[in-house]
Amino acid sequence: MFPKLDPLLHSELRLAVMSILAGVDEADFTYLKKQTGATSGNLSVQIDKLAAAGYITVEKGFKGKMPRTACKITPAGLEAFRGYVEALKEYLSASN
Amino acid sequence: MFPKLDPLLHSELRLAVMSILAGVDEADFTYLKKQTGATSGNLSVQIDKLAAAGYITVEKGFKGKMPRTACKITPAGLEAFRGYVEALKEYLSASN
DNA sequence: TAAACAAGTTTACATTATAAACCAAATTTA
DNA sequence: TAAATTTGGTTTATAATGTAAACTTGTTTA
Repeated sequence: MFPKLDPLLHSELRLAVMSILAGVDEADFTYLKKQTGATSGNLSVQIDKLAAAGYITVEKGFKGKMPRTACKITPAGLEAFRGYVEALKEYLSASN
Repeated sequence: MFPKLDPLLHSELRLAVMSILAGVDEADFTYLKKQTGATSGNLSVQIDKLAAAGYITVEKGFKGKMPRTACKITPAGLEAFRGYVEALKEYLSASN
């Protein structure tokens, strides 16, 4: 009845990040920070976890002279995200 | 863009419990345990938290000679649940 | 060149979730 | 009727998590 929710996605900030990345080609650290309102520290940690799980890829480069970190969702990440959404629906609709 | 998710509801087990309670008049401990597949300890703790927040009421009595704990969602709990669902939708639909 | 800023990372702490151990009463079994 | 099992939980201990604060490295500005 209640499917297990992927703990990696069941986190406010990581879910927000994945939700953003699911809709764009790529997004850099600063953009994600602005959109989510997260602190740099928290965002950095959560991005690491998503990357470690293979849900996103992280590319470090430079934009002019300033460092820039670009994040992109992977196929596995997209699939996990969709699965999470489906699972959640089971929870939210149980009351019907 | 991303509303804060009520941390009390953003928990797999508590969400399952609330989801069940949102759909029935009341449910007892054993029923909740069966439906969620949770361990007694975990369920006991999470029920306490929901009760402490005023999201549910817990009534202890007896069914014959055996103890029985009945849980019921409160109006505040129902409102919080609905609010959580709405907030979640913002997350899940951000990619559109 | 000193101060402020940008873009992160590391670390430390507090909160949470969860399972394991425990308990009391009732019921079943030998 | 004594022992074992089941029911219906609670308490406690531990591991995992989330988060903020402090720090780092390099750049821009006054």
